[in-house]
Amino acid sequence: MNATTAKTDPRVRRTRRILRDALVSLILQKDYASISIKEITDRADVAYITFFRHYNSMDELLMEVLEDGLAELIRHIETLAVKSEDPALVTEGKLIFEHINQNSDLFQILLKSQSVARIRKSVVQKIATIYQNSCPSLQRSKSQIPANVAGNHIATSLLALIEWWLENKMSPHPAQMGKIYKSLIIDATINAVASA
Amino acid sequence: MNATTAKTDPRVRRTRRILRDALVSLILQKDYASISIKEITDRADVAYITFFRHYNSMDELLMEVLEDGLAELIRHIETLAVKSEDPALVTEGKLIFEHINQNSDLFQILLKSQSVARIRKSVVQKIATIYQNSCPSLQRSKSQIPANVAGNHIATSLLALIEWWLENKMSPHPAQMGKIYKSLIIDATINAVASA
DNA sequence: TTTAATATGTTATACTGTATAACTTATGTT
DNA sequence: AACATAAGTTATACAGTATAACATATTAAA
Repeated sequence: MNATTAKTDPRVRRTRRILRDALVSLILQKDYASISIKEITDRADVAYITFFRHYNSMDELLMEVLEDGLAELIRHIETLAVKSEDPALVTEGKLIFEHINQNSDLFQILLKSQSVARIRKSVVQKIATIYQNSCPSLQRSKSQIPANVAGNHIATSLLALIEWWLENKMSPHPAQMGKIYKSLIIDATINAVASA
Repeated sequence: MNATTAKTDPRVRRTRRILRDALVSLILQKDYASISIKEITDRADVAYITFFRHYNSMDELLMEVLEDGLAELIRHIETLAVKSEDPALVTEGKLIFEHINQNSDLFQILLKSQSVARIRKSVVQKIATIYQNSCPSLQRSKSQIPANVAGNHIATSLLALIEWWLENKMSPHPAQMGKIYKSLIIDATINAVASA
């Protein structure tokens, strides 16, 4: 039995789940930096020491929360990156924003709360690599703009756009955001790489 | 005598200066989150309590360090935003990157170290407002892309480009970065607003 | 269903970092 | 030289992290 097939003790699963839930609910209420481990264990209604039997730090717990939830976003982006030149992109781009809409708690945690710069950075890196590899229009070696700069530009711009959208209470509809995403980020970057 | 004309005690000026210097040198060496006030006062060679006679928190000290140094960047950007459609922008865009090159310590602190999300956000807001107001091409009301989204896009993209450049050891020369800045960020955004 | 293994709870303790108070010494201003 | 104020010294309170030892509860296996 390896780690993936071994059935973990139901007590362990339960404890880890309620610790994750407690952290999420706290982050949505107050600033991440002001949260203490005791606060988490109090809300989860477990003993203080139990936290350390599962995680070495709050960051480790936060990482677990985010990595689970971001896997799906990455899959959406992979699909979109491949067909970045397809005109049908507009209607599909809204899928990203619909997904964010349905998981806004998670993205508020990633983008709103401070002290997650490290995690955010790894997300940027992942998205940038996806675009750099699966979007041939970014790889024109004659361009003044290197492919990795273009990939980084797309990734950071997308996260910034998501951040702006969340702060704006997700006000333009996902469909409209999909259009903005396509014209302001994807088309604009491809054109810039092609003409510079 | 008001606060601006009153001569502050030279002892106060000296203490605040060496505390700022100590924090800067520490941030460049290690992660901001792992720095303690005692470490700062030790390096500055002042008594622990002296810190609290000048600042209420490390964040307050960091803020002072950053706000001083960022004022000049903002001035550069204001100049550039006005002439954003001028073809001469290319040669002038490099001024931003030359300035960053000469003050790279400061920008590494702003962009590399975690826990300064709040400050970074206010910088983004300031830059976005500058572009939104002094760049008429972003204000076409018929466009699918609102002017504040375009301004935010330019501001966040510029900071992300600076961040990438610092991580890349400032490798393309400022002149080349000025060109990338113009084509990938300014021209691309203006075109997107115009055509969408 | 009894047994063994393991997860969790309780209590105590060491340690680090923040923050302030009281008092003394040093420095700048008049 | 006298006064005001900044900075140093020492002591203390407090919050949060982290671990240890032991008791209790829950799960899995016989």
